[in-house]
Amino acid sequence: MIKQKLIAILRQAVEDTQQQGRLPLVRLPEVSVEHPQDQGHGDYASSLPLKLARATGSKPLAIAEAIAGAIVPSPEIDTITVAPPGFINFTLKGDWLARQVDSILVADDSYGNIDLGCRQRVQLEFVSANPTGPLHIGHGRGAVLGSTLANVLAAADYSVEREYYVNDAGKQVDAFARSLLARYQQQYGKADFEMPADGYAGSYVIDLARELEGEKATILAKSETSATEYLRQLGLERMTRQIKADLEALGVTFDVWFNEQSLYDDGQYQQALSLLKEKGYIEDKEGATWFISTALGEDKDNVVVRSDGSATYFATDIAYHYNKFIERRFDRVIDIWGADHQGHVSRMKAVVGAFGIAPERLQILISQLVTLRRGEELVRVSKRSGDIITLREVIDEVGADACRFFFLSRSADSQMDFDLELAKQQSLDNPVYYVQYAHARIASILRLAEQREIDYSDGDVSRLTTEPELSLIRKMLLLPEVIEVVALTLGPHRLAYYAQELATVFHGFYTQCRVVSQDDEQLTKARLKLVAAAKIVLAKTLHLMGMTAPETM
RNA sequence: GCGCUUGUAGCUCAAUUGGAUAGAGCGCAGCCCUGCGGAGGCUGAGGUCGUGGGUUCAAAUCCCACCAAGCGCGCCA
Repeated sequence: MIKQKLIAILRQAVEDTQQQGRLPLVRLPEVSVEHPQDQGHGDYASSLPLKLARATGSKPLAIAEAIAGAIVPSPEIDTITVAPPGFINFTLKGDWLARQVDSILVADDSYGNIDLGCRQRVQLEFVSANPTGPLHIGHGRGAVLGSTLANVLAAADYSVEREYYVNDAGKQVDAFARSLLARYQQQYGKADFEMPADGYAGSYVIDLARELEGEKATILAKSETSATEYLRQLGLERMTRQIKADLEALGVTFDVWFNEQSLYDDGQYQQALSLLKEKGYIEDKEGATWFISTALGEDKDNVVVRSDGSATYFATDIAYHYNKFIERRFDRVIDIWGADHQGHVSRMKAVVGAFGIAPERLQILISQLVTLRRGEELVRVSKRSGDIITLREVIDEVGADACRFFFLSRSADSQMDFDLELAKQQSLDNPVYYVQYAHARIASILRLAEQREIDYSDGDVSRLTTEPELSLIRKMLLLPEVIEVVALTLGPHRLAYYAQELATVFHGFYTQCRVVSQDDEQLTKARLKLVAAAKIVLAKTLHLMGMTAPETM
């Protein structure tokens, strides 16, 4: 990555300056370069002299000049200038930029990959919706965030495992099973069978009961208890299958589907609580068992085992994270939760700390609320009360690509309106088509070249010298940096912005530069190489976002 | 009341985590098709960065207070 190279060059220059005695031997702040907003300032800039000014007591401009003077020439750098109040600006060489086209073509779909993660094992747990109902739009946001992050982390050389935690053991599942029995009875047995007060009122429960018509003989013959148990298994199985299918429709798959129940079956639940007890964080009081989170700086303690002996959701989550860190030994764990779990974040980190694991190894991403809108009409989504617009309906209506892009065009921690009208518009209003259109356009150019039997494999990229061409290359070179920043900040929305910028620069190039031309065969070949490289970068970006890169539209 | 998140152009959102004149898309006012896909390109107008203090060479970004919105503060998940 050119950015890293520049940083290394800068660091070397500072050391040389110090050794020559032209700069005091002070501890270096983190050496960094950034992209100036103003193109006139060059491709990269560093404010290092400004940061060194205080520690050294000299004028930033003088420091900048000393460092700039010590930079040894390199094939990448064209000019180095010093600008007030103390910036060092770098401009890249045009012929070096042009040569990167060949590098991208060689790298092909591995272009953009970086070695940030050093094969560290990262677990990404996301969606993990209760298998008591269909997924809604909020789950979709988590699913898209998670799967995109997984793609990016993998491209950044992390060893990634995607996991869905299936809550198949809690009270919610009981309520679901009892609701299902009620609907079943109402349908095929006693019409006046009452829905439980804490039941799931959604019509999908009725649909599910109808789907199980063939089981009538079995179910109606059972006692209420065993019928509930039977429906619990059956309902769980059906719901999980449906959730899996809905996620696949959105292009989201998992490596592991982890069952909550297994935490009990494998003894992890007991082990985790024993460990905390051993460390003095578990106490019995008021008839229940508590996790003493106040001992770790939390506002209040939390119940782990209810007075009736049953485990809370928090207790199994403790066991689950014990499993992640102690049992499976992940280097890092990233959980993606909905905004309604906000309050759970700090105590979960406290738990991890109590295990003796550095809490930073657990990162929790909160995805804020999504409100669904159809033009003016606002629709709030809630699983327990009545009918909902499911994720599946949204995917079917607007398409998986548009759905994914929409979720990715906002950062996770800002609330968003998902406007169905807008997302499905196949027009200028919809950036999805703009980006994919750029890819299809390139594909079309390459088809033309093929038709005319132009072999551009020997194209000479040094013919790429004009501003639109070099701008396109500059933008393509940003992909590794985007991957890096997304991996570091866990903010995949930057990909969506990058995709749009890349498409914009390409369209600009396209209108200014004829690619396949009769009058200059060499230039045609060079430009074919350029667009072929642009296609690789665009496709890579789309694929990281889990979207398709269409050849035609 | 306490905690977390958010507040930036008419609208929807960015801002490389403290850098130079705060940027995109849509919308608005105009302009560009005898060429590879016009689902495109170009120009312009539009900003007290919620408010008020503070920190420093430099603040949308960090600190404090306040205002507004959302979420949470269960022996629900």
